[in-house]
Amino acid sequence: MHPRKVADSTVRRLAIYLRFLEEFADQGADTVSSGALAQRAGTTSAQVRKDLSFFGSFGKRGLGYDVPALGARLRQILGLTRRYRVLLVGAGRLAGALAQYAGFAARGFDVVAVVDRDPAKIGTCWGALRVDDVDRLEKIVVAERVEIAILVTPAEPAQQLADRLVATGITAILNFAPVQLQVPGVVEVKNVNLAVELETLSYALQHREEN
Amino acid sequence: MHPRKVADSTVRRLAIYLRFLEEFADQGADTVSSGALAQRAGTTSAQVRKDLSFFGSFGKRGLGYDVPALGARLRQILGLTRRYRVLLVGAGRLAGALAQYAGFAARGFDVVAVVDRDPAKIGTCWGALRVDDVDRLEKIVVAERVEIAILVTPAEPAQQLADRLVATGITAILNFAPVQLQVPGVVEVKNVNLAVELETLSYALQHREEN
DNA sequence: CGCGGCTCGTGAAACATTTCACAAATGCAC
DNA sequence: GTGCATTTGTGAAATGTTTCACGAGCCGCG
Repeated sequence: MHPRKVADSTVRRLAIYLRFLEEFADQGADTVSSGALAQRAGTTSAQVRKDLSFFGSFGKRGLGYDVPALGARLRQILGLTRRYRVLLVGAGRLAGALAQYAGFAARGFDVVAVVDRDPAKIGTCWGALRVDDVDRLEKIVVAERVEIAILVTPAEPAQQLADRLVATGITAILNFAPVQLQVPGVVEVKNVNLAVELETLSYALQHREEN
Repeated sequence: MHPRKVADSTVRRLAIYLRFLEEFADQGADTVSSGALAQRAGTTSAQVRKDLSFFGSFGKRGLGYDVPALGARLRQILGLTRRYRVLLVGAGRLAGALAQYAGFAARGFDVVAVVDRDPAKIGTCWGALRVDDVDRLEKIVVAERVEIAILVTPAEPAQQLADRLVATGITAILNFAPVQLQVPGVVEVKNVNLAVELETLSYALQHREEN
């Protein structure tokens, strides 16, 4: 049911399909074809069917997929049938945006704590959250039963903070710092680098204009 | 010199190499080997050499690469020898974080205007910027000579805003809205979906625990 | 019931990317 | 100058991903 190795690109698409399935469900549709999903997600019907086929066969030939059933199955595959407790490391503007981002909570990711090094930020409140001292990071991870850390700091302190997070037993990090974190193999790291996205746009513009 | 088609994954790595080259330059290193770059970037020396080989041969056998020269060459390849004028569409918290993000300005991306639909936000100031009415979007694009738009809105208005941006002649969009934008082929779109990143982490956790 | 129009599931083919492996250069020591 | 330790650049092989093509199943209709 869960194959050994599924490509990251496939998993990302599954998450996208889920988003559009929920949209279809809101519109009252009860079945959807691979072609319809593909069009919304910007891919092909064959790709949709192949992606799903890694995990089983959920459709009815001639009909398509049952919208609520496939949605439930995708949530199960992606591990979204439960909620996760998330710690924000860094209390800058981006952290603030993430803390309030409804898209996280809607998907089961609850920000339960925020830490920072800056005394001017420590003690300030963000909605129901209070920014805590980064010195208390280890205690907070344990007390709040944190499962996922989001690293939203400058490059310099990122590796050391990652080491401390790993030492507490955290095994999932979403890293916004522009460094390649060195962590043990059991720890899952996803990197997001916003500047790189703009730079690839710049490359595309540059290259198109030269043709 | 600029080959027909270079993989997106290669371009992203070039941007990452550039970041570490600048770090090496700050430390006063004047040459760097593919292996040293690879270690920092989390890849292999062969990958680094292959990536660079698409654009020419910049190294000296036995020695490595000249740090400032390779940096300059990467900036040229990525189109970062000039500055870009960027418009933020949407004035939420994420937009605020992006507007202030030093990493953009450092790379040549200047946010020159912000628009929103919410009357409560229009007229408020963000540093030197004043939030403008989205109704004036077309005028602003022309007056400010905007080249890149960053779409930071909910899903619903995103497609319509993209249509308006495309109509003004904008050919590069960084899209944070969770929709697949339909645009003409000449328009470059990069999608960033923060919830999807967390969901792929969730998948990894889920899957690991089942093994 | 049998037929026709859909749509899925999936092996095989096509295509893309990464890794390998090694010749060719380079600098340094002596 | 010669030999040695390095490190690049690059075809070829290996691996990974997407697309194709088609058999098989399902529904509705007469």
